[in-house]
Amino acid sequence: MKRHFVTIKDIARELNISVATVSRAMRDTYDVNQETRQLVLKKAQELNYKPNFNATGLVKNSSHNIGVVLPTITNYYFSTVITGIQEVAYKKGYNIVLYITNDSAEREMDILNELSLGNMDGLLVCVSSDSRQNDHFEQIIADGIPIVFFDRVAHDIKASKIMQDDYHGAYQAVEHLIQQGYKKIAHIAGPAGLLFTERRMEGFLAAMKDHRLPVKKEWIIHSGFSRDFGEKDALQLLQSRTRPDAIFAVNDRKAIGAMLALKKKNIRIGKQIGIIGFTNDPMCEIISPSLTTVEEPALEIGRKSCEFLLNHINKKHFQVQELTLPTKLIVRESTMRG
Amino acid sequence: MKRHFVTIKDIARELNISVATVSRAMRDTYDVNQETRQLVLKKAQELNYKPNFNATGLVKNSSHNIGVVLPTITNYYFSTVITGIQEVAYKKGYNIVLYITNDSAEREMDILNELSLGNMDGLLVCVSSDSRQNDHFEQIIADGIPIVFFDRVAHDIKASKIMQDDYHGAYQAVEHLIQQGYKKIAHIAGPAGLLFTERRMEGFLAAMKDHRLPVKKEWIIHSGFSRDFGEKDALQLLQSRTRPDAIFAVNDRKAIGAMLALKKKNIRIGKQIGIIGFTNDPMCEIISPSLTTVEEPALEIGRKSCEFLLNHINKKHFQVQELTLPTKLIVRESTMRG
DNA sequence: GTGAAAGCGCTAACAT
DNA sequence: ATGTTAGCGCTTTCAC
Repeated sequence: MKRHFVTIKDIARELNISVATVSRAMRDTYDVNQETRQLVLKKAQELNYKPNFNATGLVKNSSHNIGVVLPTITNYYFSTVITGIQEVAYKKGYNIVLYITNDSAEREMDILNELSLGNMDGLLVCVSSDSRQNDHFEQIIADGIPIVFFDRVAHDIKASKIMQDDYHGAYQAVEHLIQQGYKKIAHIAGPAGLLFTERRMEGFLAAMKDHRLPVKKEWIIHSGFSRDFGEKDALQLLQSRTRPDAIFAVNDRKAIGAMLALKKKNIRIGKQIGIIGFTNDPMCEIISPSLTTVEEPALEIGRKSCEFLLNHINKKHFQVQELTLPTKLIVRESTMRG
Repeated sequence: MKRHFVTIKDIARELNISVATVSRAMRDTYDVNQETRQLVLKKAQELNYKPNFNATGLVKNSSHNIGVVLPTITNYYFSTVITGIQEVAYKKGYNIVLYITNDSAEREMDILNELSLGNMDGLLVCVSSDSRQNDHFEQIIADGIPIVFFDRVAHDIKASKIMQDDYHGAYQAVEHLIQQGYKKIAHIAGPAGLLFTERRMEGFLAAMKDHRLPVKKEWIIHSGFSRDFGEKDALQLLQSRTRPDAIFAVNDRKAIGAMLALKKKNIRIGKQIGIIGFTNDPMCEIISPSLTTVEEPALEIGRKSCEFLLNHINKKHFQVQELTLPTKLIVRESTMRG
C-alpha cells in the first residue's frame, strides 16, 4: 500500500555521487561545492524528494513534534492559544500534537505516563485544575524533555512559565468597579489551588484594601470555571445577608452564567448589580447588556510559549524564564450604573 | 542533552535473550514462549521501556501521526470536531497533528505541498472556502496517503466524506419558520461554491417550493461566514423592496450578526422578523432572545471521520464511503411570534 | 521457539 | 570537497 518515496539514495545514484554528499548538500552544512549543491537541490526538487522524519529523528533522537497538553479546546481562550502556538510551530517546521485532558488530573497522568512521550521534543502544558502533585512533570524534565507551562502553571517546578498578568488584571477590574461607584463587591472565583485563581483573588483583595472597602467572607465563592457554576454562585450571592452590588468573576463564562441567573430574577445588570469578567470572550459582545471584562493576550501567550519551548529545544543553554503578559480593561455596559 | 531511553537491546541483555525475541514478545505476534513473553513484559515495565516510534515508523513506513487540516479552530463547531477526532485518535494510539489554513486556499496548498506529508499516515481535511481546484488532494491520495473529508468536502474526489445532513437540516429549519407563520423568508448563505452551502440552499428552496411560498432573488445573499457578514447581510435585507419576515442563516454566527443588526434597528426578533441559525453554538443560549437553530453533530463528525481514516490506514481494503449524520431542530425564542 | 543478520533512510565520524 | 562506513531502534526473513 505505502508508496516508495524518493530517498537521498535515489538522488545520489542519479547524480553519481554519494549519499553523504547529498545529505550534506541538502542541509547546507559542512563544506559542499556550490555546484554539486545546486545539482542536488535541483534533482531533489525534480524528483519531489521529501525527507523522512523518522529517519532523521532516529539519528538525531528527535521528532519535530511538540506536545500540547491542555484541559479542553472548546472555548475561546484555549482555542486562541493553540492558534498562536500552531502559528509559530508551523513556521519553524514543528508539528503540534494535541492532548486533551478534559481537565482531569488522572487523564493528564495517563497521557504523560503512557504516551509516546519519548517521541516529543518538548511539551507545552496547561495543568488540569484538580492536579495536585507534579512529580510526573519533574520526571519528564529530568528525562531531558523541556516543558513550558502556560496559563495554569505548576507552582513549584523549575521550568519556563508564561502567564497573563492575573494580579494586575484583577486589580484593575475591581478598581474599575469601585470607580463606577460599586462598593459591596463579591468575587466568584475558580477552584482553590490554581495559581492564576489565587493571583486574581489577590488582585481583588488588594484593590479592596487599597480603597478601604470591606470584603465579606460570604462574598467570596470558589467553584468551577463553567457557566453553570457562575449561575449557582450568583444565586448563592443573592442569599447572603447583605447583597453585593457588584460581582467580579474569575472568567467570562462564569460572569455570563451570573448574568443569566440575575436576569432571570429580573435584576438589572449594571444598575442594581455590576458585573465584570476576565478573558474577553466574543460572547461578551453578544450578551445583553454587553459584558465588561479584562482582556487576556491569548494569541500572544500561545506564540510566546511556543517560542520559549523551541528555544529550550534548540538552544544549548536557554535559561528557564517566566513571562507575564499585560492584560487590558475593556469597558462595556455591564458595569454602567447610569 | 537527550537522555538515553531504554531500548529492546537493554531488555534483551538483561534477560540474556536476543532482541528479536524481545521484539516478538512485545507485540504478542509470532510464536513466543509464554514464559519468556511474561519475562520480557515484566522487564519492560520494570525498566519503563517506551517504544521508539521513529524506529518502528522507519521500518513500517508509518508514523502514527494523522494530520488534521482545517480553516480555523476558534469556533465552536471546529473545536468540537477536533475534540471528537482527538478522542478516538488517542484511544488508538495515534497523534493528531494540527494544520490551520486560516481559510486560505493558498496556505492550504503550502501546507499540503511543503509539509512533512510523507510523515503522515493519513489526513483529515475540511477544505478552505476559496479552494477551487483539488489536484493536490488527488496527488496525495495517489501517493497512498488516505484522506477523509469532513464538513466542507471536496466535490469531485474519490475519498471518504463525512457530513451533517445539510439538506434536511435546512429544510427542517425553513419548514419550522413556515409553521410559525412566517412567509417571506430570506436566506443569508455562505460563499457560493461550497458543497454544504449549496445543500443548505437546496433545502431552503425545496421547503419554500413544497409550501408554495415565493422566493425573491433579493432575499438570497451569499457572503462570508462571520458575524460581520451576518450584520451586513441583514442590513441589506432591510433595504429590499419587500422586507422579509424571517431569516434563515447558514450558521449561528451569521444569525447572531443579523440579530445584533436588527436589534440595533429596534426590530423585535421573533415578532417582526424570525431568525434561525445552524450549528447550535453555545452563543445561541446567551443571546437574547435565544436563537432557534439546527444542531450539528460536531463531536460525532469528529469521531466518525477519525474512525474512517483509521480504517483506511489499517484495513487493507476498506472501501471509500460517504456518511451523512442527522441534524436536530432546537427551537428557542428567536422564532416565536407570540 | 529463538537467534543472527539485513535493512528501513538518514547522519556523522573518519578517511582521503 | 567528497566517499566509506557504522549505527540510530526496531522488524523480519532465514536458519536452526
